[in-house]
Amino acid sequence: MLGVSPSTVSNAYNRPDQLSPALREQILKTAEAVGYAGPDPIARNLRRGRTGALGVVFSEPLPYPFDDPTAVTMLQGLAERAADEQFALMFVPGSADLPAHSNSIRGAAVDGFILHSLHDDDTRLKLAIARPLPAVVIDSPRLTEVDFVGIDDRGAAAVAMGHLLELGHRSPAVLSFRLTGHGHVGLVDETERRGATAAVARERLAGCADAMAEVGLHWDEVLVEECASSSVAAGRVGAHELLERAPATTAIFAFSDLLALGARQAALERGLELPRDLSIVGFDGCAGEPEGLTTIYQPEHEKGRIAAERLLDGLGGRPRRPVQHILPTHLVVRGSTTAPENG
Amino acid sequence: MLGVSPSTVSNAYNRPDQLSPALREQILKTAEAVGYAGPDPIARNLRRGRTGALGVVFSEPLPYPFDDPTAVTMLQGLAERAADEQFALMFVPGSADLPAHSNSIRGAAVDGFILHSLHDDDTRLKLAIARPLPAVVIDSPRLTEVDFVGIDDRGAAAVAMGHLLELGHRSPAVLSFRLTGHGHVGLVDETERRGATAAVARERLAGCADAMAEVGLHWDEVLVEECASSSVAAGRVGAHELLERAPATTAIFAFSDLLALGARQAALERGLELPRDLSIVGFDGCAGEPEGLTTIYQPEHEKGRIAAERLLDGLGGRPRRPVQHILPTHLVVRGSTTAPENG
DNA sequence: GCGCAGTTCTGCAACGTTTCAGACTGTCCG
DNA sequence: CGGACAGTCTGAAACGTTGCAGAACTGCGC
Repeated sequence: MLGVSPSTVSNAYNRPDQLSPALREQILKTAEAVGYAGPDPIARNLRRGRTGALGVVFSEPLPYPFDDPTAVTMLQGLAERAADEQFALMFVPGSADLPAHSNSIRGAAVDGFILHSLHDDDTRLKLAIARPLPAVVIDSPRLTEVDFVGIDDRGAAAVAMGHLLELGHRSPAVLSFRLTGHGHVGLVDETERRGATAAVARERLAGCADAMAEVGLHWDEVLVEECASSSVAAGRVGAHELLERAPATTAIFAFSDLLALGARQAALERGLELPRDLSIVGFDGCAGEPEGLTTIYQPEHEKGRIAAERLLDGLGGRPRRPVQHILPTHLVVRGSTTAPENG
Repeated sequence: MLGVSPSTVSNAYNRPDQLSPALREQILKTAEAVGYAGPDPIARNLRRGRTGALGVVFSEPLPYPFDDPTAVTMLQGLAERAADEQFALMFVPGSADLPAHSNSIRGAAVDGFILHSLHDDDTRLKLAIARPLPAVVIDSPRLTEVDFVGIDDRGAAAVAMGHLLELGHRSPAVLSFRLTGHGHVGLVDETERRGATAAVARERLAGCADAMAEVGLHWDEVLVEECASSSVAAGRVGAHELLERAPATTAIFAFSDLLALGARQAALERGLELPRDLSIVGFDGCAGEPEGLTTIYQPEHEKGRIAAERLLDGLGGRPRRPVQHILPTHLVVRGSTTAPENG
């Protein structure tokens, strides 16, 4: 407009080969003089039909996932892959009980969604899937309409529980994170176990039941403690309640390493000697190494990477049949489990 | 278009009071039938001139900041305030040595930028400031053109160093995180100290020098170890090198609690008794509480909250004079510091 | 019956880009 | 000397909204 042209300016920024270096130079110089900072990204997005951002939806509101090494590791895989393609990560605000007419998901200017470990009844699931965008679910829930990346939680839990049973423990207890979005905290009965909206926890409990049935023991006699979150602090509180209620407990299967570490802390506070008096199995394999914690390893970094891969791949446009990526897990036996004393 | 109208549909979604409930209901129903998921956010953004996202730029590439409790705490304050206003957080990809013509910052569809702890020569600084958008710098660098939220690093460091000197330590050593983006790791001389592009580290070193000068000691005799990052692991390595080089060291001022914890670990590994043989002061006050670590507390959560506040406030449009928010810090004396034995 | 107010709906314009097809210039080759 | 071709640049159209001014309709009171 100042010098000469309208859409040539666009080329000056985006296609240097489409115009003479001299003119390009002049345009950029003039632009700076006038205070024009380059093409407006919003308009560019509209024109191109792309935003260059991947929406990330977590079960918990924003900063909390960062306290969980599991989520951080997953995020690492996700971020690396996204950064490779120059994609930004957009953390969408809002929680599970979002009103259905909310704009938070519907109005998010992203090219696709990563839905991480949501509860079955999370409103945001439906909202995200309704968008004409690709989406990838990580961990839960497993839906037929969308790509899925996760593990065989039921099988993995059965392995963990089986490990304890094999050692000779007759009634291991379970330390779980939240089963539902609004549930209480404390010991949970069979109804609550089956009614869990957190598919990961539900599946793992089923796996525990499988393992118990395998050796002919009663699942409904196993104590399951629902902790407030997947954290050392919550695990400590939960384990205390558990051990208060059933002091004879010889083994605990914690659904995360953080919970396991909390359980270990509680056990020590109660004067127990580990692992002699109490065997502990964790889950995740993030915090495990230096702690000598027996745990189930799951490839969180891979989850993030594959989810990003899958989402980026889906950006092409043509819809493809949803794929379920089930990643392998394995039991890592370290020092925190042993046979019961009287076993 | 199907039933009746063009822009009435817009009202159906955004202004329910502008049309009869009956028609609205019908529009929404038809929309669902046709697979229309509501107004396209990208076009809406263009029209409104708003994206509803705040861009966050970290010094390190994406997942690493999440390993730092300091950054996570800051993020918590930021996220809470942003969520209050329904703003998303967009983590912009790219690192300090981004080419100047990169689209990563220039093309980010956001309403403003949070620039966290960048080095003086970080390309993204200029790119972000060139955008006609509000921006808030946290921690560093302190620029006159932009809002700033941070602390008096120089003064706080002088207090920490002064604390050690007051206890009688004659030549405390310093454990710092990176001074430059590409620098080496190890002991640094005076030239490197002054040439630090990480303003936070530079200021703190100046504060240390102030404290030394105050009691008439020579700053250039103080050993400064540059660690690879602000982490326990890097602190441990750095402290080992420091103590190997100068076994007589009686006190260490670490620029973060993580580094301090690493130093403590290294000291224990070398058979030192704490705090008798080695006093340690940390910085941040995040990891401090349960560890009995003497530290400088700084309000990270507040930083995030105020930065968000300031940024949201700047969205109004009319440019305002940049403000510098300097938050208070204070020394928290716990068990990790004491007078030197022969002092 | 007429103006007035209120409700409900519509059309126009504009947000700022990028893509695409072409216009124009000049060069090279037959 | 004409035509093909490469190199530069331009104009029109479209991306899908929303704000605004106003049109159409409905009552209501006088």
